[in-house]
Amino acid sequence: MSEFIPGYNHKTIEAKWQERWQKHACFQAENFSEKPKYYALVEFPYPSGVGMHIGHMRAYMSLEVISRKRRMEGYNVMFPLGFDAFGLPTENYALKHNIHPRTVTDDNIASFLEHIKKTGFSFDLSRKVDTTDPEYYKFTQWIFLKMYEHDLVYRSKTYVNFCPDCKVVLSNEESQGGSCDRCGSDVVQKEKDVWFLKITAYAEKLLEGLKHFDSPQRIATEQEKWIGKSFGAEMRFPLKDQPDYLEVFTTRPDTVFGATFMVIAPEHQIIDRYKDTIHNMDAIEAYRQQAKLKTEFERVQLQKDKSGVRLEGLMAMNPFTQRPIPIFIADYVMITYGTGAIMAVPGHDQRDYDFAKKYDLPIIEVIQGGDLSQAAFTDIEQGILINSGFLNGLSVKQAIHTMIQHLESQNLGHEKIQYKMKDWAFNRQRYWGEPIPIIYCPTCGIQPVPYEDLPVRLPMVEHFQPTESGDSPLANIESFIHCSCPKCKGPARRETDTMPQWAGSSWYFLRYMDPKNPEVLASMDLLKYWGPIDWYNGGMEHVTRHLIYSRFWNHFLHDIGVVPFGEPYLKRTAQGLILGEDGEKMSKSRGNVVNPLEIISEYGADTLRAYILFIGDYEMATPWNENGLKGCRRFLDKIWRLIPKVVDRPEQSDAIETSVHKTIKGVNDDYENLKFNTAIAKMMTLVNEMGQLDHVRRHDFEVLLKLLNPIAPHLCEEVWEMLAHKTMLVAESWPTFDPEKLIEDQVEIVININGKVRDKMMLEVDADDARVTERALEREKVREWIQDKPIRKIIVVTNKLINIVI
RNA sequence: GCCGGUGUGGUGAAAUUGGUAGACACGAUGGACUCAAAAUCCAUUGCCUUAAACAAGCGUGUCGGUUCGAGUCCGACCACCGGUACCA
Repeated sequence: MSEFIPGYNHKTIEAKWQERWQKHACFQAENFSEKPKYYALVEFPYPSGVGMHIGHMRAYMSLEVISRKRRMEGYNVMFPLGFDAFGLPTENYALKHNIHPRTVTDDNIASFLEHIKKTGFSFDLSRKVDTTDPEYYKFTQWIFLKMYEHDLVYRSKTYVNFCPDCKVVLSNEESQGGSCDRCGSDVVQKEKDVWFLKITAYAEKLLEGLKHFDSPQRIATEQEKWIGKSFGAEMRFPLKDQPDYLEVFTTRPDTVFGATFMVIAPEHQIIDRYKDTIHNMDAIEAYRQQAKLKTEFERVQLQKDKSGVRLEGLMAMNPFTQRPIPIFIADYVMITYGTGAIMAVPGHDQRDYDFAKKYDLPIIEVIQGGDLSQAAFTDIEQGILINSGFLNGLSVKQAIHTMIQHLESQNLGHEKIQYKMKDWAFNRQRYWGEPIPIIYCPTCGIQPVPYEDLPVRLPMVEHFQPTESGDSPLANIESFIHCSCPKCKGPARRETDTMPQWAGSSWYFLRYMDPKNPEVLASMDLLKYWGPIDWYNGGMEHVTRHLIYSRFWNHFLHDIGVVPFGEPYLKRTAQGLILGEDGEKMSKSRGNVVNPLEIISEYGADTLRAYILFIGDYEMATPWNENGLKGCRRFLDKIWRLIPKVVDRPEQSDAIETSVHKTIKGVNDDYENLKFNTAIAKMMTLVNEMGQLDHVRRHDFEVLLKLLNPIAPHLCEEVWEMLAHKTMLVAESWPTFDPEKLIEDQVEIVININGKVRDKMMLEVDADDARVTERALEREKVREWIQDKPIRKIIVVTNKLINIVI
């Protein structure tokens, strides 16, 4: 790795300009400037121990280029960075090495900042935020309390992964394959009280907002699918011989005449309600126990193999056929979706069909068009209702509509819009997170912490090991737990759970606009000036979680009048992964990780920045290849070697004038469209052309420096200074092109014969069809091909080609 | 299974609305410079036939279609990557 590379000295040049930019605060955004504002945002990092990796650099480089370009275009640019520093890896590292997470976090942030500087990023670090700073999480807690005040927070029971041996709650990641990460014993589902944020109340707003969201289709589609809106009906099925009913959600109310049984989730309450009526409770309980033990992993494996148990002694009535139908419990019905109960229509739902075949239940055809001896017929675009009373003869869509009207008029049910998105389980049994600002009083019950008592500080203690009971480590800290009730002033206990990793990142982009404000999360004036975010870039992996969560919080803050805009992001893009040289995802365990600091030391930051952009399509995954790096370094060295050729005299300028203007246009457009790889290729071409000349006109060379500056700013500043400029390149304006200069006077016309290239000729620009034809037919090669065959057709594309069909 | 994406030289990859496939770069080969090497510069570099081409043929995952003309559009399929998971 210590190969000697001649050319410019990147070490001295890069350090020099990094110092100078810092000294002159070149990248500080100015509040209320006269210039138009531009807010470019990248996802803030989790400051892990290894510091910045190649993936971070790629994620930041797009808007780094755009920010530097925007500044030259005359915008007041805010391009901030901060740290999302709460989280499990830090806590685990701290436990293992017996260092406090605060110390670990501070160290990691310091080294990350050092890496940022060494790569020459133009972040405004005077605005940096740290989610673990009490002055920051004070407002994270404040937002939680506001949501509590507006009934968007509730407490409810849910099932969590639990290891009975370790007595600890596990995350999905810690219980993969159904066994505990620590001891290997089987994980069970345990019911637990959980704080929920009612994000489903914002489902419609989040969906609606996507319409005004500038992003590649894949990003909007993923969010749409995550929200998972479906349209249907809720309807009631009476129980036989009981004054009671089962309510189901269905997207196919039209098929109700074909409902021959019902299935409810194992957890459904009706089972306990009728435990004296049901006479096979032993079998039911056994199945419920078994379902509880089933992990996510097993459920996936057993997907096709449906099992269930019939409730003996309890039947439902199909309200339309008036026939009694059996009720089953089966784990293919989820308690968390819809009503936890379904009407099973085996003729027109594949899962119900499989279940009916297994348990030998009747299958009734109510929509004509399929072959029910083979599979359920589920096509909603075609098929006519049969065996369905008043629906007979209707199409599926008509029948759905008619049925819903009927249900509502007869008071049997109603239209229902259902979402797949679930409310957000908002607590974790962990130390290194924001304490949830709630107090339990033995007399007054659950009490929110008064706003003026915020922040509820995380106690800085030495021991924060997880507890045996599965409670948060905070439950062991006496000084934290005990407090007084805000209402009756009597002794009370604090909530000991903390917020999830996603909390602090759900509003950080607002804090950048006013990072030091002690009173409010950000002042209205500054929010109005800077917001919303003009361009947000980040990873695809955050599109469904972080993006949805943060949009939810922002909409809420907008609704309560704290933030002046509903949708926080005007535009969102996502970078592709950089894979290891072996084409696999970079990871420590695979040993294919590339360390940016080593590359910077050997080749320089500018080379690394250029290569990260040149490596391939920015939005797609691509493998790392160290050889490509050398090409980028050679490109920068070539520019360095051009310096002696630079002259003030204008002769020679005509030779590459068109190229210069074309390059300005091409590079400009490519930057805006994230096509950095082709932008660099265009500049390489221009540099190669300049290399052919004896002299390079100063103006042309300076255009090149400006275009390249967003990518290789250190080198460009240095060369700019060598050209006897007193001001910095960061303060220069972005080059423009003259559309007239793009036009060449001669173009190459391709001559096709029967669609195959047979000849080429140079011709003046915009020659008309007749002239192109005439000149083409004069050509010897063309005549040889045609000989005496008749010409059937001639197609001319101006300035491009002529196709002669014979 | 479903949804999304991708498939182009030895390699990373380019290619406005269908209009010269392989830009740019890496690597490789030959040459110049050098005592030599590195660096730099020049030339060649999709495959095949050929002594060589100024020549012909083939070529963008597979098969078929539309068109004067298809990497690009349409239909069927295959492979890989990512997301998701019994959502009624």
